[in-house]
This record gives sequence, C-alpha cells and structure tokens, in this order.
Amino acid sequence: MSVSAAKKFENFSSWFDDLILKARIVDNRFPVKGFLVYMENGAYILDEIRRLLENELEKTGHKKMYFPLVTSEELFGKEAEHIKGFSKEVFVIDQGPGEQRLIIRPTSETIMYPMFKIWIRSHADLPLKVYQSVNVYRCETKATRALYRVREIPWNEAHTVHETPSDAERQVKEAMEIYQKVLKALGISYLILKRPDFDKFAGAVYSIAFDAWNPDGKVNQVATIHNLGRNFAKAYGLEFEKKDGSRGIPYQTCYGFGFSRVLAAIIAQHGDDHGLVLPPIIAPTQVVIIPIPFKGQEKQIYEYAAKVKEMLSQKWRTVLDDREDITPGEKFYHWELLGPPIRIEIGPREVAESSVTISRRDTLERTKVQLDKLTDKVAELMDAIASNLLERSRRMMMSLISDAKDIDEIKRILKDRRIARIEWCGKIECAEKLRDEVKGEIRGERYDIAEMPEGNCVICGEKAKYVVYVARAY
RNA sequence: GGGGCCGUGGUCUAGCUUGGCUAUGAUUCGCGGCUUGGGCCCGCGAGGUCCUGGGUUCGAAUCCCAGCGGCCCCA
Repeated sequence: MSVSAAKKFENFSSWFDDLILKARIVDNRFPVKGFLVYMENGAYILDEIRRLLENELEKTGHKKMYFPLVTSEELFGKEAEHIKGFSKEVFVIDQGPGEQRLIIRPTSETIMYPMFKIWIRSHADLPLKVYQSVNVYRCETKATRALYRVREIPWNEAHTVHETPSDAERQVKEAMEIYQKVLKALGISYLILKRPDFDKFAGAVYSIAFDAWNPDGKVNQVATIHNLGRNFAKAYGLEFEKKDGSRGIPYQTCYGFGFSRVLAAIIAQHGDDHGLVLPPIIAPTQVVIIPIPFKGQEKQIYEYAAKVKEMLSQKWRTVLDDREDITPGEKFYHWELLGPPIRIEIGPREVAESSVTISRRDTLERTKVQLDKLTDKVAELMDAIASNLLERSRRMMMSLISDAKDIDEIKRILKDRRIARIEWCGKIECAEKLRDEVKGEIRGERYDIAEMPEGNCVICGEKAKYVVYVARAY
C-alpha cells in the first residue's frame, strides 16, 4: 500500500535538489545566491496555490491592491522593533534620482501603513482588509536553500485595520481558517503554533505560525499571522473617529503565506522515490495517457487513446503522450517523476475490451475500468487521492511528534529528525539553554487547541506553564 | 559569526594525492533503423571558459591565494 520513500528520508537534501530540477519545478543554477528560476511546472503550481488563496481572501472581503516595491529609509525606520528586526537583511538601492536611499520591501507594513493613514478617517472606513501577492526581498545571511530559504520570496501578505482589539482577535481567527482551508486542499500537514515572545514578528504583540513537517525534521514555516495591536498604528499615526465622536487608534493584524515554502511542502510531504506526487487541484497535468502500441495495431491504439483524451479533457488537464521514439516503460518513469495523480494505459487489450487501465500516482495501484464508467471513476479517484495524501501526511506528522521528559530525550528525538513536545516554564534562559544543548528551538505552543502542562519545566524543573514543540527549522 | 567539504559537456562522473598523450565513462541531445504491458538494442553524429581571476612552473583540471556558488557541521 504505502510507496517507498527511503531516499527521501535518508538523504532529503539530494533527493529534493535532484527532484526539483528534473521535474522542472525550479532551476537553482542562476548565479546569484538565493534567487531561483521557476520553470513551467513550478510556476504553474505557484500560480494555482496563489489562485486558491486569493479566492479565499476575496470570499472573506479582502481587497486586492498592489503597493510599491520600495520604501524610504524614513518610513522604514518608524517602528523601532520592526527596523531592529529587519535592518540587517534588507536590500538597499543607493543609486538613482534624488538623494534618498530606497529600501526594497522585506514585507510591506512600512509601505502600506502610510497610505492607511490617508485612507482611514472614521469607523465607517473600518475594517480595512487588503492583500497583495508579490515578491518580497530579504538578504539572507545564512545559507540559502531552494524554495525554503530564498532572498526573493513569492508570497501573499494581507493587512487589516480594526476598531477594537476583539475585532483584531477575530481577524486572526479568520486568517487562521483561510490558511487552514488552503493547506487542507493541498494535503499539507502542519502545527499551528503561537511563537514564544522572543521569536515573534518584529513589531507584533504576538505571532502564530504554521510549521509544516519536513522529512529531514526541520520544520518549514509556511505561513504566519501577527496581531500587531496598536504598535504600528501609533508609529504611523493611524487614527479614526469613533461613533461617539471621540478619536481612537485602531488595531491591526497582518498575515503572510509563503508560496515557495508551500510548494516545497507539497513536494517534500507527498513526494516519493519515484518523484513528485501532486494533489489533483494544483497538478499541471492531472491525467496522462500512455499508449502501448503493438506492431500492426498502432492505428487503433492511437485512435482509441485520442478518444479517451477527448473525453477526459472536458474536465481534467489531460496529456496524451504519443511520442513514438520512447518506450512505454520510459514514459512511466518520466511521468512518475512529474507527478500527475492519474495515469491511463491503453494497449491492445484495452482496445479489444473497451476499457482502460488506470494507475494512481499516490499508491501506484492499477485498476481496470470500462470506458463508459471512466469519467465517474476518474472523478472518484481524484477525490480519493486528495484525501489519501492529506491522511497520509497527517499520520506522518503525528508519528514524528514525541513527548520528551528531559534534555537527553529531546536530543535523541531531534537527532532522529523528529519533533519533541515538552513542558516549559516560559523563561527565556531555559529556552536558550535548550537551544544551546539540543540544536533545536522552541517553536511555540499549539494555538488551535489548548494543551495544558501537568508537570515541571524539562529544563529547570520549576512548574511548567506551557506545552511547547521543539524542532530544528529552516 | 566559526569550522570543514566540494565545483570537470545539459546531467552524473573518472582524472587531482605524486603537474606532462587528443580530459574518462555513462547518461542526455540530433539523425537513421529495430522495438514497445516498467528505463530494450544497433549505427552515425553533437556537446567542454575543467567555476572565475591571479600566482608558482618550461608546462596547471591537478599546487598556492582571492572571489563567486553549493553542501555539511558548530554557535
């Protein structure tokens, strides 16, 4: 039943690097560190992920806008914590008209909020909910990694402004539901964690993050949601007139969804040693048809295959691989690498009995189906594949998490490329000691469900306040 | 931030320790043939700034230095 992915777990880096190039996702050979070329399959999937997310944002009343790529040093410097957090990793344009240097957005708070100040006059202008899907730029000093840690980051960022703290709180929940929906559609599993204070977004009151599991045990932060309180509103002078005529400072949230990291998660969580395994909803090719011509019967076989393609193209992105210089076996390997969810094989036998052989990519199981049942069967299989991927990924994530009672146990779990769940007192000294000793960090406590500590901090032994997850991270 | 390893046709790779022949092999690509239920086979052909720059040397893919890029470990 389960398909082997030995190499993926044994040597994730080379499995991944090899696969993304061969499957034409990205070419990492562009000679500037941290910048990638998205080839046709990577670009296609990225666009589909974007479409899924933007649909959800539109449904919940977010407005799409496009803001400038640059901010000024003056605007960038307004929120003290924010500048502290990002100043070391921004790209700066120091040539051009005028005398002021320009900063390329590492995220767009400092670009959007001066405009929010102009737009917002009264409570009638609130809530304000805007988003954009653009690239942001961060001059990573650490080693970059294709799709996981890049300097040109394709993402979606949404920014909202509200009258009251509880409105902002509700918005955080809405954002969480949107991201959950999209990630579920992609079959990705993750932990929703409230980051410890020392790890929150620069300028936020608190941050929550979606950490997707990865075969090498380093969690992959695919999305974050920040409650900004009034920190930025004060820095950028946002004000509004309340219903009672008095003036107030609004509350803000912002949240970001990293397309390239989500793409990495799709590849890493679902892929196996044959190649990509793509969820139907984003697969560039959903059905591939492989004819198996035999001498003397080529014509009937190709005609039959063309007819099947015609049928399925009504509903699915279907490719008929009718190249004549390559053997069917070679095509099987080729398409398994590219990951379409369903493959259809058509040879003399199928023609003779008006059937097709269907092979599903997730389990590599084959079944035969009569032509008149094909449309229904494909639809049914697509659903089955999507839910199997989600289920399989969830099971894997659960199996990666273990409770640890002391530092040695955490060490052992992380060394095993897994995720440790521990009880923690909340003191930063303990977090630092932990980080120094176990080569992993406290990623935070569950946000979507409440987990109550029952014992003592695994580091200092004092009464624990939180149940937190410890992992290595990208 | 500190340390280590690595860079050879599109891809993977031999050669480097101990400098010296036309840079090895596979794969890929193009043409032709034969095949076709999991990478078949045969023939012909194509493809190289040996990462870049500098140095040592009669001579550098090979030794030295710097840069760029990648991987791993530590903080």
